[in-house]
This record gives sequence, structure tokens and C-alpha cells, in this order.
Amino acid sequence: MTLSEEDYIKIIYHLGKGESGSVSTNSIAARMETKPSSVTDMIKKLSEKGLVNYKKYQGVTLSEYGLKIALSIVRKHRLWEVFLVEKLEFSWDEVHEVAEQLEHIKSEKLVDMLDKHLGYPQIDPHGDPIPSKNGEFKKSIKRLLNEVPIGKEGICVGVKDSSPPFLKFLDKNNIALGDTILIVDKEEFDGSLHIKIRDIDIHISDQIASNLYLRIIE
Amino acid sequence: MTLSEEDYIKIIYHLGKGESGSVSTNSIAARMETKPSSVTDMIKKLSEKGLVNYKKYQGVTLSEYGLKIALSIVRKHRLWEVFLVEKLEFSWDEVHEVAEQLEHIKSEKLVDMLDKHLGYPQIDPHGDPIPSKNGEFKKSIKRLLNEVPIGKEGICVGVKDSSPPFLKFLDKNNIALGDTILIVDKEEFDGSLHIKIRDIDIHISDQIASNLYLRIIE
DNA sequence: ACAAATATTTAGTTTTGTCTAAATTTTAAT
DNA sequence: ATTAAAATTTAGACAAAACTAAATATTTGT
Repeated sequence: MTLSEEDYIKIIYHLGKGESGSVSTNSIAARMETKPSSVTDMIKKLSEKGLVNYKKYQGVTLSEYGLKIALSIVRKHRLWEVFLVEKLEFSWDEVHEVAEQLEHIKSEKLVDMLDKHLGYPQIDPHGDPIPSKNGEFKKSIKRLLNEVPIGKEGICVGVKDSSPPFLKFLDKNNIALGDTILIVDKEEFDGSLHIKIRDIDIHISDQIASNLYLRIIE
Repeated sequence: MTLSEEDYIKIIYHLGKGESGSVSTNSIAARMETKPSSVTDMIKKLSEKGLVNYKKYQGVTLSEYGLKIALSIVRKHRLWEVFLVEKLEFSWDEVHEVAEQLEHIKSEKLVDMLDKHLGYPQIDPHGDPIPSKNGEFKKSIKRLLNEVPIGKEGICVGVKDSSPPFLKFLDKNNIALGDTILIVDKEEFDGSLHIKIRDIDIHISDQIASNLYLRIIE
């Protein structure tokens, strides 16, 4: 698989999730920032290699084999994103471009060991689920932090209240988009939460918790 | 810089260290596993871009700019090797192929943060020094472990005694080529050493220490 | 010094992934 | 149901990086 082929497969995968069935030449061209004629050429090649199902003028879908490849690329991309945020202090919005490069590195052992090193994460800093080695997916849902059950962990993916004081609070407490948050305990009395973030325990009020969105696994 | 150009620059750098002055077309071709005619083509391109000094039939040397690029690639390669061994449990002999790919990832922040994450290592798992961000090099020397001064650290790069019992001993104590070893203390009484390896303190006899080679910085 | 051996370069192709321009098919509108 | 618009494909070309075969330079052995 060349770099370019992998990019096409990944894009067809992402566009295909829109559930409209098959993916159009034009939409691929737009995402690849290339011309439709180039896309046609590449699709033919991918089709000959058995990675996609293609009928002229009818758009394209991933074959079973193509889907497997796509999932392995997505897996790599998201694991690297976790690595960049958790280990190298990248912020949520800086990771994509670099992960885009790292996802093409070819080494099964590298991916396995990276997965282990990161503690087998199931979700990336954008809250998207990470496919397992054999391509299985957990579904993820978005919840306000105060609605997440005790013991669950999730990724911080957004705020309900975006007022400067609230954002300042988050900043002061070192809570950023992309951070993993574990709900350690909840006080019955006032609904306040004990959470663990970057291995540090902090205590936050229900008011804060009801303005932070987490993405959690099912 | 394309991938291929980077490979050429790196190879010219390594061959050039042989101090014969300029690097021959043939030697580059051998290392690149390509044909001399292809090398000539590429050298012309690199020369036009100001990365190398080239006169027909006279071989090639890196320009100042080319050297800067080469050092940055070497730096990346060796930092990734440290990462693979220290963080992902790769062994000394598994890292090269993967680092060969990782060295081409383009992100200044990635390299800086990786360097920080690894604790600014000065030497890679093969005992070769890692150029600093601005291309400076420490010289490295090979020493028997029992000749390394207290407080120094080095990389395990070889054994003097390669008998099965000795190798078995190393294995049992989790000492492998590529491991970083810190000399914590030496017992005056019997010359035995307290060393730290992978964050674990162990105590080894002088007999062991006099059969293990470390590579240390200056 | 000069022929033979070796090293290097040139010339002309190939492959990959792209492009433009033109042709064709599908979709949408009336 | 036609036709205009949009989407897609074909045909022909190009740049990068490689190749083969042939030509040219350099080095070496005597």
C-alpha cells in the first residue's frame, strides 16, 4: 500500500460512514484536494487490487478487505493522537496534522506496543472510539459530566457554558479539551464530583460538572 | 524535502564521515540499493537545491545547509530509537527499521516534545550520540562498565565475555544491549557496583562489570 | 604512458500520481 | 420527455524517481 492509496482508503471510509451507501468521485476529490479525474484513476487501481467495489458512474464502496485496511489506519491515527496528547503534551487541536503522518508508519509491533504503552485507550482526544486490533468498535456517546456514572472515564469534548469565567476556571484547573477524565466519586450531599485528570484528583462542583461535555464509551 | 531526498542526504552524511572527503556515486548507489545512474540524477537535483557540492566525476559533499538537514534527520532517527527501546520495550536490534520511517515525520514540536519526554538523552540504544537541536554533538567512547566513573550513565553496547553463562546472567537480570545504565555507587571493598537500569537498582560484581561494554558521553 | 578496468554520466524509458481538456453519462428541471 | 446542468470518465501530458544501455572519464597496472 502506498501512502496515497492509504489516504484514499481512509477518506472513502470516512465519507462512506455518511450511510448514503456509495461515495462519489467528486466528494473524494474535494477531500483529497485533487481533481475528479485523478480520483477516477486511483479508484480503478484500488478496484483492481480488491480494496473497493466500483462500477463506472456509480460511486465506490470499500470491500471487506478495504474496510479492514481503513480500520487499521484509523486505529493508528487515533492511537497516535492519544500519544501526542497524553505523553507529549500536545493540545487537542494540534494533533491531527502530525497523526496524519504517523498513521502511515508500517510496523505491527509498533502499534501493539504503543497501544499497551497508552493503557489500551478506547477513545481518542476528540472523543472518537479507537478500533481494536481486529477492527471492533465501541460506540461512544456524549454526556454532561454530571450525568456520567461513577467509575466511568471519558474525554472532555466540549462546554455548555462558554463564558470567560468558566473557561478561565477550566484553564486554572488544567482541564482542556481532549483530556481524559475519570469519575472517581460523587458526593450525595451536593452532587459535587471527585475526578481524576492527568493522574491528579480534583474536586469540582455540580455546577461545573453540568457544563462540561464528556464523550464516553457506550 | 521529499522522502527520497532525505534518504540521500542522510546516506551522504554517513558515508562522508569516513573522512575521505567526498562521497562517490557508486557508494551511494550501493547504500541506497539503487543504480549509479539514478544517483547521478538525484545528486544533480540536490546540487541545484544547494544541499550538496558537486562536480562531475568528482563525487559529492554536503553543503552547510545539507549538513544541517542531515543532522536533523539523524537527531530524529536516534530520538525515535530511544523512544522505541525505553518506552515501547523494543530491543536494540528491532528499532532501526521503524526509526527509518519515523525519522521522516515533519513536526518541529513533535521532535522537541519527544526529546523532553525522553529526558533529553544524549546517546541512542546503539551508543551513538544524539545531535542537539542546533546540530551539536557530544563525542562518545566505549568503556568497560567497571571503568566508568560513578554518576555517569551509558548505553550497554557489547560484552567481552560472550559465554552462555554470562549471557544467561544478563538475561536473568534484565540487562540487554541498548539499555541505559547509570553507575550509582561502587563498593571500595570488592569493586562491585550499584547500578540503575530501567529505574531498578541492582548490585553486580566486579567480575560482571569487567565484561560489559558501555558507551558513554565524552 | 597507455591499455584495461572501473567509475560516472548521458540518453531514452517506465511507473506513479497527478493534471487539463474534451467526451460521455447521469440527474434535474421544465 | 427533452434538454440543460452536473458529475464522471477518457485521452493525452507531465514531473519525480527510478531503470537500462551506451557513451565518456578516471584510475590502475605494467
